[in-house]
Amino acid sequence: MDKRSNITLKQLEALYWSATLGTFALAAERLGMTQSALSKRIVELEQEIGTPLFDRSGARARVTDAGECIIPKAKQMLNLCDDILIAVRGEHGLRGICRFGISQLMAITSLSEIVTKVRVSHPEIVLEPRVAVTQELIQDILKGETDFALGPGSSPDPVIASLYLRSVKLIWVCSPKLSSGIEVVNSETLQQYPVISMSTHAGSTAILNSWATAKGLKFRRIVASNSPEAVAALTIAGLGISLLSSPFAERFIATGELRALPIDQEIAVPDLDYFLHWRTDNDRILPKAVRDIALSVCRDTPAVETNPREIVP
Amino acid sequence: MDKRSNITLKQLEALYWSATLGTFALAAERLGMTQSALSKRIVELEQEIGTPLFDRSGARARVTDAGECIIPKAKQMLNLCDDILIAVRGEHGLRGICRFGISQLMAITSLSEIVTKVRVSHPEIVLEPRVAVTQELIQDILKGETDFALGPGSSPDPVIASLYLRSVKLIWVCSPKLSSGIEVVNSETLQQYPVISMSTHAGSTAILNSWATAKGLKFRRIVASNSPEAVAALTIAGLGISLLSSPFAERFIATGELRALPIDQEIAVPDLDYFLHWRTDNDRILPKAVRDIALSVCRDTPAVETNPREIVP
DNA sequence: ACCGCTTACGAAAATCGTAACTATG
DNA sequence: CATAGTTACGATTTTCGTAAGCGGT
Repeated sequence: MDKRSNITLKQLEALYWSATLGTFALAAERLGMTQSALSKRIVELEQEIGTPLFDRSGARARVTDAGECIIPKAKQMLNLCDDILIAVRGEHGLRGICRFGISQLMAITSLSEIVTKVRVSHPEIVLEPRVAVTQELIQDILKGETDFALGPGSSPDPVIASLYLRSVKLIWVCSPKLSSGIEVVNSETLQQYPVISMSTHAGSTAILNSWATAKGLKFRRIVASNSPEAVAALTIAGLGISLLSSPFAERFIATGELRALPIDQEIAVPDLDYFLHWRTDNDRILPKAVRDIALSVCRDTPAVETNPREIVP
Repeated sequence: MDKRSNITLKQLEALYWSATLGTFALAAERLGMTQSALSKRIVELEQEIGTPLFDRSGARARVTDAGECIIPKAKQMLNLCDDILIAVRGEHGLRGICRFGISQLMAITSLSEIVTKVRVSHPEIVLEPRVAVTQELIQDILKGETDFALGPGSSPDPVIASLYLRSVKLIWVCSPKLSSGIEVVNSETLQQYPVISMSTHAGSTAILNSWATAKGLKFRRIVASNSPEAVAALTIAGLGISLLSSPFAERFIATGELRALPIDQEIAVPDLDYFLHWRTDNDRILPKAVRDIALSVCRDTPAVETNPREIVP
């Protein structure tokens, strides 16, 4: 008998995602199929090449050395597969799902433009944007659940690359109901009025905390929501003051629901820097294409300018 | 619905072989399946990428520009697939069929060593050596039916690379029954005794003809077989004299069935140069591995020596 | 009329999901 | 005991070969 290799691209894709996501279940979800089916695919591939690719002795399957060895090759093959579609049908040919994380603010300000541009240049790509706070954005990237993220903050993990996008001003706001008693934001104001902030996982909260400790300021946090919409609603209701990103707060200021509070120059809150984050080992073509569009949409400064805030490891 | 690419390695292999062999039927034979099934695979692939890969308007399917464009990528993917097997299981991992052409002489002198070495280092590879004469060897390579060939002569086709292996002496032989009347081979001998030669497609015949015209000699050809064994048998039977490669004739000389005839120095027959021939666009891993072994077995000179007779375009 | 490719259709094989089972922490 | 992975099995889908059909030389 003349047995050919019979390795399948689907098997290699299963390997690729199982390895990057670290879990069969996540990989199966990403590939739109059952754990069971994916498990069998991996077993098939292992039988095909005659070597175990995962070590199942522990709680979760860990990639073996043999697996690590062939993953880059599998990645290359998957990329070449995308290359073929691009070569034949142009950029429009790219087809598949791109999942990315995005902060609430970016979702409001830039998401529609990103989606529009992707729909124009890659009509066959399905986008799955997930709104979340900074820490979740980063973790989702690390777990491979998302291909990239648009959000503030950064990660010390060397596998994550971050590219500076723009700075956003943070402003203190409160309900007009409360505004009569507040002139400027200072230590006294913070003593007097409770602060409504986002959860500790959010980038703006990180700024808030580090700012307070740096300036030696104390404040009362009464709510920590994961949604800026919720924070805005609570602030509008007059429950306290909050530190919101300027573009986000603008909407409410324009309608008169919120009022911007001036702040002492000496205790100025630093700007919130937004970045494009992605895994350096994620060099698949499809996510890169979407990433590039997101970058072109969200990048404040012209691409030629070398920005010192780029922290690509 | 989230349709993924669904391009299959089998489809790409069908494309690859159909393109190189120029015919669906040949490709199907090479891949061990039916024309029908292969045709459908190609159609599947075309539907998958949304572009016709072959132009069926003519008598035979011709590769379109789109096809030419993706073939190198397909080739890369197939190679990476082989790479994976090699990476995981070492060189032993290579699996598949390697078909190559070989001249009768090489088949007698070197084939067993080639097969042995391949079996040792690549136990999973199935070899399909085909004995043929020079012109057929080259044509089989051009048609892609064989991956390489070991034989004399060369081809003007730029797609064929040829690497010098060794020189073989050609000697005139005859049956001992005739030897009484023959002392040396000269123009008189050639007038007197008929010449038994291989078919016009054989390398030794090419040498014989060019030698005769160069020296202004005439001879009577009475048989033109495609088998040196047949030529030897006829010569042993005493039907005439023949020009055989020295290593091949040795066996019969040793048994006394044939006798070597000295020849006038002035009309010496040039040596027959043997080459390893292959298509330069055949860079698949498996045939290259076998080719390298064949080269190491058959190459007379050490690999480090730069041989002026190498004619790799 | 031959050769090369496609289409039709029935049989065989592969793939997938539900669900039950096993093992780890 | 909750999470992660494997196994069993029936249903759907895919793949393949035989045989017939079609078009070009």
